[in-house]
Amino acid sequence: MIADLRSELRQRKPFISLQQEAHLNLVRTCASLQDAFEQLFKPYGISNTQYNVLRILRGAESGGLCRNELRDRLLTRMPDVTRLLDRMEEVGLVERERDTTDRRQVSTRLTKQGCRLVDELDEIVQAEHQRTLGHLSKTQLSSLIELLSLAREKL
Amino acid sequence: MIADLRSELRQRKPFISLQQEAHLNLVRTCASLQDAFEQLFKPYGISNTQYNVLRILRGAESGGLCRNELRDRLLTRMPDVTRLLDRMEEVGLVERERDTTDRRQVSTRLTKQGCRLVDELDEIVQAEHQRTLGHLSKTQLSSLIELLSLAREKL
DNA sequence: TGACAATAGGTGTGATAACACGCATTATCA
DNA sequence: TGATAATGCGTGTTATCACACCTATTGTCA
Repeated sequence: MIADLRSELRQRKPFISLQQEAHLNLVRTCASLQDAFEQLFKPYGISNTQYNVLRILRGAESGGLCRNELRDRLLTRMPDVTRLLDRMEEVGLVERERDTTDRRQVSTRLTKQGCRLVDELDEIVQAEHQRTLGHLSKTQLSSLIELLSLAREKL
Repeated sequence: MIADLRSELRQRKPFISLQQEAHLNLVRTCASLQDAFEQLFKPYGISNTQYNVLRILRGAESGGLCRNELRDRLLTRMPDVTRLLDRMEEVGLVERERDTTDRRQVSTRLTKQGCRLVDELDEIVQAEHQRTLGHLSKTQLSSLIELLSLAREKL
């Protein structure tokens, strides 16, 4: 039997709608997942968002991405990417260089150290994915992905 | 056709696993949903977390909840409930009173104003639930809820 | 009962997020 | 080509979060 959210949160009243129940389940699940990965990344001194940046920059190659392009590719809205990158630059994970053709743009790319870190984390991250969601079958995961994509349609 | 996350984020490489794809879909969907409600609550001067507190306190009745009980019922981990409640007290949404039997405890309950606000928001919140997730069928919503509950089993 | 641990809550402080605004560079078009 | 708008990024400031530590009260058990 699967524990439902209402008892998990000791909530007396039922949810006001199925949409609300889905919404709250989503928020709760996401928060727990993010917490798990936050703990995972803590020994490496990075946050979930910073790992996300590392992952995106590694996938981009091609001499890095400019701030706005990076911002648009982030999973979560992040209005202050500048100082997020400032902090990552300070600890040597990324480096920035002003574009020569359009001097407004500053392209950010991984340093060797940043590259090494994100590569090193691959195994650990995948193990955590396995630990947190590995008990779901392929069918269930695919179904979840499809429903979530569908849910985002009006967002 | 449903747009998948990879193209949504202009990601070149495929996901490293189905678990990761599900995880990232979850985070993305949740962030978008939370953003929508953040905008919704902004005119009323409260955050998602504060609305969550209002909702919980209304559901609790019985003279309020103490800080730790409230913390445990929150959807998301929140290490500093004290000052969250400080802020809500300052604008008159909640009030606190030290318990007479166990003087360590401080029970928090809604003020009339807080009560009025959360009641007033019901309609607006439900409309937003409808707008954001109303295009999913009952079967799809139930299926999503079930999969999310299942996903939380190892968290 | 008295020492000690456990519990509930608050506080100090630094890190991060959010928002508005400002500066430099480039694009647009009369 | 020159005025104006648009774009890309940075900065100042306030609010909020996160963590460690502190105080007061209660529970436990020799």
